[in-house]
Amino acid sequence: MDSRLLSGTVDTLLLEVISAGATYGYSIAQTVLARSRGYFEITEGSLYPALHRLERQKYVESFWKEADGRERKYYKLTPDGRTALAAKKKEWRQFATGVQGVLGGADGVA
Amino acid sequence: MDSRLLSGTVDTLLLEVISAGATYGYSIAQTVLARSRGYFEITEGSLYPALHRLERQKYVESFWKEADGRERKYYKLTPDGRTALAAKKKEWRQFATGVQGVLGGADGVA
DNA sequence: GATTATGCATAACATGGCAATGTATTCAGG
DNA sequence: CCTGAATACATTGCCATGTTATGCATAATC
Repeated sequence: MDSRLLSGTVDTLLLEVISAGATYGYSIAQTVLARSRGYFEITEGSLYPALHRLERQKYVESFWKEADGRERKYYKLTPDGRTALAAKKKEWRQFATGVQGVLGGADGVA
Repeated sequence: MDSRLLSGTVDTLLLEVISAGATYGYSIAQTVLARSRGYFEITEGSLYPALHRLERQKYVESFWKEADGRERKYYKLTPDGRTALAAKKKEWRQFATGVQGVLGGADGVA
């Protein structure tokens, strides 16, 4: 896949996964991979910076927690994050509709 | 709109517009704007570099031509460009499906 | 005559995904 | 037991690409 396509979408995907309940980086990447049918391999180099970014923006909060004999850094959505996710999902739909309009046909309606 | 979303999609949009017949930069941008219902404002800073990029990749060929008392630089698709466009459109569909899979629901099928 | 639209182009800047690297633990196989 | 793979977090440097700003030129509009 052309990695450029993911630009600007990763944050939305991460927020969406986290919105289902507190979870941690590695698991988030696995979930995204599975739900995209193996299509989106979010590597560490984009995963962790993205999570830190979301935390700086106060869209998520992190806390270390032990589970299965392992220390993991969990992330949970903040109210701001929930608002941002809704906005981003809406933006995605508009974006996809726009692309569809250009690619789909001359009249803008696929 | 979050400009990051467009990253990696601009080339595809330009190729699609050019695929309908030789046309020039300014007009391409207007067409994309219209077909996306005013959503995608491809500014000069991304438009012209993108066109030059596509030409370097041999996806389009350019030629100056006078029309309406104006010199314009026209671009037309090459056979390679047509192949690339088809691949990019397919990639876009897979990408959109992937995002839908993550955003749409837990089972990956929206 | 000034502003807007048309038309091409480039430079500096910021963003963000990727590969590579580093560290550490757990678990399965030989 | 020991080696490798999977799990888990993190950072650095690279690179591609979109944006803003700037520059130049002509045509149309007010």
